[in-house]
Amino acid sequence: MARSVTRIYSRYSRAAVTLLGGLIRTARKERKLTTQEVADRAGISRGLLQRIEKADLKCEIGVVFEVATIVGVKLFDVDEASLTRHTRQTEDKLALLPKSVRKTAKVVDDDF
Amino acid sequence: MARSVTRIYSRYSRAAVTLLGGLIRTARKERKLTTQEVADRAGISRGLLQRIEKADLKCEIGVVFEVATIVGVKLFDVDEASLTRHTRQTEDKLALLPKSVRKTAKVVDDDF
DNA sequence: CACCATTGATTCACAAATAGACCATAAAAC
DNA sequence: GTTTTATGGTCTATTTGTGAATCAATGGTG
Repeated sequence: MARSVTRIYSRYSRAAVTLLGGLIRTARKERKLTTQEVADRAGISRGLLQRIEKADLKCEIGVVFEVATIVGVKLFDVDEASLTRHTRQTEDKLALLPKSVRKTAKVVDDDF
Repeated sequence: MARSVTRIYSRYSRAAVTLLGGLIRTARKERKLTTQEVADRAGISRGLLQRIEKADLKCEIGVVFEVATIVGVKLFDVDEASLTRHTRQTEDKLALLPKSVRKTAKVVDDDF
């Protein structure tokens, strides 16, 4: 089946998407771009852009980020170089962690 | 019609999703959570979680953010209060901007 | 070493996200 | 004021993202 309809979202997730949508809308207007222009540049429909700005949680993350990029909203508040650098650091960190998570691990164990 | 298949994504957007996926995977392992556990908590399938960690651009932003929240990855590097505060500031800013963007707007015009 | 939980990858069916068209309203520009 | 354009809805057709099931490979643990 596909997504069985009902998904639960935390307030935090909703707040983050709401902020992103607002930032996009603000940036778009500051740059004097119409919804149609931005939609065209992003290769999406005007309706989808409206939903993104309205903080619809079901939009593809790639499209939302692309629109943000087009209107000049920085993701993670950094430029591309920083994104790449941070990604490398994350990969290094990952390499040090065990490949699979073992549940049996008897916690550090405080019971005695 | 629906999305006519081919979407274009900038390197920046891809880099941002890649970083987010890596952060999620790292955070998940650091907290010793299996893919199945996180998937269950998020109400999604294990396969979808794998795609999120692998930086699939077509996942719903709400789900990606929710997973990030579950494993403890801060969006925009801030807590919920800051998200809300920032959102309010954005709304205030929006209120000052024109409701619709007019293309004919003859710039502020420096010619005299 | 062997055992088995975890991960990765694949396939399939279907509910749903999207494009595109439409219309009504609002608000800029004149 | 009038005109024009942007925006916000709604509706439908159709592609597609997702859940579920499965299997293989990996690697942690005892």
